[in-house]
Amino acid sequence: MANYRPIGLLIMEKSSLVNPLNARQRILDAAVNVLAQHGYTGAGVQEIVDVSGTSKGSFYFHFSSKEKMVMALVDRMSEKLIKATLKNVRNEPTPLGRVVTGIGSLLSTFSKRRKIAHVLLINVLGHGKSNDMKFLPMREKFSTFIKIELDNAISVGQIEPQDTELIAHMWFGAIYEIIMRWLIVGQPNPLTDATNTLILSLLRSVGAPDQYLELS
Amino acid sequence: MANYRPIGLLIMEKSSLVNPLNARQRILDAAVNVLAQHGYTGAGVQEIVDVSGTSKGSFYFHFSSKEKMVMALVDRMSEKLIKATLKNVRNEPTPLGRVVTGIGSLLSTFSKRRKIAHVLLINVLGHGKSNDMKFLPMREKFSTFIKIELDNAISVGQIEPQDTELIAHMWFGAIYEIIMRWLIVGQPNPLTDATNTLILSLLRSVGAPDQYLELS
Amino acid sequence: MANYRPIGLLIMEKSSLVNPLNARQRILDAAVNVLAQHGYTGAGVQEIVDVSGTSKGSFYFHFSSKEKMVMALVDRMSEKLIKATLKNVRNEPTPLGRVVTGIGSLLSTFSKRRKIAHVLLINVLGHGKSNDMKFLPMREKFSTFIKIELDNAISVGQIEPQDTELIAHMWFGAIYEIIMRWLIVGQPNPLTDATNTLILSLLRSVGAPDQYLELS
Amino acid sequence: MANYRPIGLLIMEKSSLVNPLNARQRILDAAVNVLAQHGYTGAGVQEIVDVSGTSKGSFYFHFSSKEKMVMALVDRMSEKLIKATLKNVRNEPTPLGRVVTGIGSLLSTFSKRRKIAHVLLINVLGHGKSNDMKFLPMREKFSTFIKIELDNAISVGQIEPQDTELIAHMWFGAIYEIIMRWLIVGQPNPLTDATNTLILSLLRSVGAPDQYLELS
DNA sequence: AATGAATGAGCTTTCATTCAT
DNA sequence: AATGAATGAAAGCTCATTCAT
Repeated sequence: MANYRPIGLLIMEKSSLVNPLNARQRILDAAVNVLAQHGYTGAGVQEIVDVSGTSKGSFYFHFSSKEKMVMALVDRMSEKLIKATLKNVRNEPTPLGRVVTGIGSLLSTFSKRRKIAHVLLINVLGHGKSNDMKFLPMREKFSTFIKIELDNAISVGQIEPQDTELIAHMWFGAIYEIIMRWLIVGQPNPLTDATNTLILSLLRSVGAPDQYLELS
Repeated sequence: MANYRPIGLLIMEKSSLVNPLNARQRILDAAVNVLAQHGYTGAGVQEIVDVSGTSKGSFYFHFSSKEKMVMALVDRMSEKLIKATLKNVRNEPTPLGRVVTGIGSLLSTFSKRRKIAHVLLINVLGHGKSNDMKFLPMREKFSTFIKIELDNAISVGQIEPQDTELIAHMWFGAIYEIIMRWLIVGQPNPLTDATNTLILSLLRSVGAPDQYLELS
Repeated sequence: MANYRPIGLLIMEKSSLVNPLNARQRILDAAVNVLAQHGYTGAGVQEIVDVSGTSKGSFYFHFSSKEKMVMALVDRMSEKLIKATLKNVRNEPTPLGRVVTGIGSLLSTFSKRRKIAHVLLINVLGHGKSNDMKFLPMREKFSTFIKIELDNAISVGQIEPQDTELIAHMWFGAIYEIIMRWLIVGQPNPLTDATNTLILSLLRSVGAPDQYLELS
Repeated sequence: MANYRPIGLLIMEKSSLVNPLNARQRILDAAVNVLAQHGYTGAGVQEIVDVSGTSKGSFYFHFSSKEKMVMALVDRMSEKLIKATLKNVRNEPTPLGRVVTGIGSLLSTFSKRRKIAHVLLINVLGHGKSNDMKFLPMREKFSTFIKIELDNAISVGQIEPQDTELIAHMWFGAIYEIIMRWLIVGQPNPLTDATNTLILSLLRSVGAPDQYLELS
């Protein structure tokens, strides 16, 4: 029960006082915190259930294993993140406009939710015995989003033809690294201070026209 | 003792008959292989000493902990790597020429030494209970190298003044991501296929003059 | 609810629509199958209620513990078995005739109901923390039946006086072992192939007269 | 360390006082006691190492799993038992003489070592999720010994030809049951009181000649 | 310097049982 | 009567570290 703080406690009905949210949700919520603090290996099931105010039995009733639970968590978080990003991007008329807005949205979201960034980007990489990317759906999704818009930008003549796949990964890597540094060494603070330089540089890297650079 | 096979055993001096290399070295050598295969958490001290042909006692005689041993290994490897890179770069007359050569050298080295890339870039991230950068000296060293040369490029007028610290990290991130994909997904194969696009894009991102871009 | 399929659902009375058999019965039926397949320790309450189409709550409403449930099951099964055996034996005029028929009946029944044999003879032996005979009422009942008829055989002069208690247990052990081998090794197949040799040997072991041996 | 009692303590050297026997041996010794008391499932690794005065780490250093440890124990015990039995039997000139002596030897040994009988005959049957005979090497070995000597008895004309395989299993079952009853209900006491009746009955069951019966 | 048996806290996972509904 | 989410003690097993030799 330790440090679990339900929101809107006052307006809940009597029977909900003990278990304001269902156990599954509370476990996932607790897991974000514990994973952000200790990483995949360091996050013990015991600590997660202690923080969530549930029990090991409940944990394994709702999830078939610790790994599956983290996968569910990462999936949920990255899906939300991508959805929110795509929503913000919807009204932009041009491909480059959409990438730029998308990147800004990503930085802004992470800036507000440090722990989520931690879990999605750091803790679950290279855990345990496997080195695959099963915990990194966001990596693929965001890179693909960038690639598609760069391809569109080529189609509509915003930029010249080039290897968009490789460049999309470079862009993702550049963004990722900036977020990582913010997570680990705390700079820049706030993270969003990096937005302008980051976007300007990325646009230049694909030879976006000066006029576009000025507008952004 | 399993698969450790000293060469040229017969011509070694008496004291070396049992242990042709000193134990410390053999442990570090074995650790590269085991870490590359299983990651930090997955690499057991037992397996490392088995592969090295030494013993647990020897391991803890030479290193105070598994963590310290990996730090020593990563330090040694990243130092060698940076030294080799800087050496290749020495004869380049211009700052941008030096970064370009440095990046090419890095990709070329990793391309030939996959295991080293694994250990330096993947396995030691997000391991265990700590989330700091103690295992990533290369990150800092290579980013600093980039920053210094970008600053030099500004001084000599190759590029306009800009936030070189942030951009150096972006560059590192972009390079890192390309190497990571190569390690995990296997593309591009060989890794060095990415060199030209990568360098061209990076140079463009800092507004390097067209004439320089053509020359490279 | 998985694979439970009531037959003749449509003609059942109203109160039976949901649960064509009462839950207690369905749990016992499911338990036979699960115990035969996985043994006492391996048979989880969860699996039993899944197969029975009931619930944990129902299970513990009808039985105070898993152990008690298995005892009830074994009691029911062994009682039925003994009753069926005694019924088959009723018309035999001589004591030895009755034992012989009883043994034949037992082998024949088990041969047709492998699962019951499994539960009654194997799964409940040496389980968990207890080593007593609480799960083996059949052992006692069948041995007693043998002993009584051997005593009768002595009374009527079919065989010489001897330690019928010990011999009854020997007979039971011999029969039990043959059934066990059939269950585990699958031989003889069918089990009833063993009947003649088994009975002949047992009769000889108490010195039954040749004339009787020939008749049987 | 609990109830471990080394023998011959007084003549041991100083350094042996703490660990009079090696850990592997002490674990096996402790396991006999714990298995005899609680059965396979009920015997926890923790309890075994507590009783043995060792540790879980030591347990898993010497045995790769609890199952393997019990297999090693059962193998060792049954091998010793069979060896001792065969040795006692060596001087008997006739096949039937050898079986009779062997059975007597078995009963006599078990009579003196109740716990070994428990482990070999009861505790490891039907454990866990498997129903195979991996823990019952003695069953096979002793049955085979009986079969071979019965075959020999037929060869030398001591008994008539008959299904020795089936009969060997019957004999084993009869003997097993008598020992089981002694283990569980404590009768007959001592176990060896059963020897004469048991052997006489078994010999009769294969039609051994009266003269032989008298001699035994 | 080197050995490897020994340690024990820690891990993930299971499961008979309980209880609010 | 019935449900099934919740419980928590206990299970088998791992592994970095220690230490007598």
